[in-house]
Amino acid sequence: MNKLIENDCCSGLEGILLPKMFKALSDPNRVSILIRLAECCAPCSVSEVAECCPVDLSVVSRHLAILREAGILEAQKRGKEVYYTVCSRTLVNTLRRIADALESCCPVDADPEVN
Amino acid sequence: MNKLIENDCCSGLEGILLPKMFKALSDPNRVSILIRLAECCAPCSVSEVAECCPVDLSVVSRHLAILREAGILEAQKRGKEVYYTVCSRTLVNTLRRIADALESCCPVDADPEVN
DNA sequence: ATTACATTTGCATAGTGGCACAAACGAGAA
DNA sequence: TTCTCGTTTGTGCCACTATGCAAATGTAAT
Repeated sequence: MNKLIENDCCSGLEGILLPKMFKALSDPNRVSILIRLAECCAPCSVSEVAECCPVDLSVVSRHLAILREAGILEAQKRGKEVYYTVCSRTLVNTLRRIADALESCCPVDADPEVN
Repeated sequence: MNKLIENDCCSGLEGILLPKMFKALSDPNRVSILIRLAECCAPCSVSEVAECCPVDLSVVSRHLAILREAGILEAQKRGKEVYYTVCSRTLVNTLRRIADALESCCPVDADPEVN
């Protein structure tokens, strides 16, 4: 309880560093799904996405829903199928904003040998 | 099973999109801890960090270990105390690399109305 | 209407995660 | 050494999560 300056430089970090988004990406299968969709570069149906992980189709469906609710994917129904797409703009902007905030806050990695 | 081009544009996405890092940030208390350390801009002891969340000190200690093992924090023992610092450079670089890879892969948000 | 197919949802189960409390560990001070 | 303080670790509990399977829902074609 000496310094604890509580710098406000990382303005808004609380607003962007949302656990919900990270929780969505904390599962290996969900990450595989995201990579699959990113590499595909086009909307993919649930069945197509499911090829990337060794779990039941229903599980993939649930994972897709979690990613969608986290704002990482977008769903679009077309006929019998549901096509999922990566919300890349949102995702990229969020990651960059977090990086910027962290960088402005801890400029030079808060050199461990400061004092 | 028509196109599924499996573009390799997001080169190395599998290498950087590691669930371990996201898992570490998937808990609200751990995010609070990270923000606390980022705002502090200087090494903080476990007890100092613990002021930011309403859980037992032992729990904070475990959270710090998880963040450290994920490469997000760095620990440095000094006397009786252990001081934690944000590995901001690593973290920032990782976030930017993910953003870059995603962007190069899905340039214009993979416009949902393509075909 | 009936059928076929794609996806979602209900349910049960096994595994994981966060938590508090207590005990152990480690390092400096008396 | 003994004491004290800061941190870590062991343990048990409760909640949540991922999973598979089966049933339900929805949609297009016959």
